[in-house]
Amino acid sequence: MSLSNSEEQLMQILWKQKQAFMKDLIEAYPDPKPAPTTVATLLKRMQDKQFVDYKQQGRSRKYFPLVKKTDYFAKHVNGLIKNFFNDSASQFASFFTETTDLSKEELEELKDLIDRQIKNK
Amino acid sequence: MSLSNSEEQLMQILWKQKQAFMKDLIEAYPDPKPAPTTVATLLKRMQDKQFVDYKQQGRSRKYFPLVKKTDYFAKHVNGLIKNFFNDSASQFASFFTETTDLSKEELEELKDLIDRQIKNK
DNA sequence: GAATCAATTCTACAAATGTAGAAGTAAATT
DNA sequence: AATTTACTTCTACATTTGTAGAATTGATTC
Repeated sequence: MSLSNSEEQLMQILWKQKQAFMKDLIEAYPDPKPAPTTVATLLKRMQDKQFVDYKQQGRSRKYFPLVKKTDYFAKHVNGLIKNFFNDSASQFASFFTETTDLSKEELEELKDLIDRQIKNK
Repeated sequence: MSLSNSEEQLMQILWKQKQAFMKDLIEAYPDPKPAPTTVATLLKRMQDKQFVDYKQQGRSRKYFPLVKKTDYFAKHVNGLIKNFFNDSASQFASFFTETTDLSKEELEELKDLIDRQIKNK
């Protein structure tokens, strides 16, 4: 089960805050902010999908993510790779470097990073 | 307007075939294949969204993509980058190389590719 | 030319998603 | 204690998505 768009948006906020009460979440929305009930519905659905949980903190709930942003993200990227590049990550990688336009510096940085990875193998 | 999941699946088939009649599309589906009417509905919705068009070819229609797979894909990736990495492609890149596991060969290949890109700047 | 085939259009309907009102509860404030 | 605040639950409803039957049409085969 994966997150819908508006759930994902909320998840972004939660990831950023690490943990938050309703109020904090709503505040973090850009205007026009959704109704509290809307956020509540989303949170409940996200609980059902096992993406968030909460701890009762006094009278209200402190919500927190159950999945790490990077894990969630990795799954996404892998999905994309599977879909668009017949499961070839390297094909994806080359596509990526060609398409997104990185500056020379960024490319150098990336190269170093890859170098380090190579040495790690 | 973007494609829904099942629309995207169909789009994948169409991209692969470059152009196709209903029959070809349905054949390309893994079992259980959808009803022709299902595919027809999807195709019409995709037309509305301007992702496909067709040429009347004799009695039936030859469908073809209006958007290139790479363009579509680039938009996706950029969306992801925006969402997950505050718009920093390089941050994404380093995340990517760390997370997806490329073989040593693939990494070497990628490095060369980046090298060529650097020389191009 | 009757029956079949391939494709299309129209219509429909269940499930998922986006959004929020109404009503309830518990704590904080006046 | 009455009111307000913060939050939650229940319910609801419009829109989008996934899926496909019924009916129609034009071409094809028997």
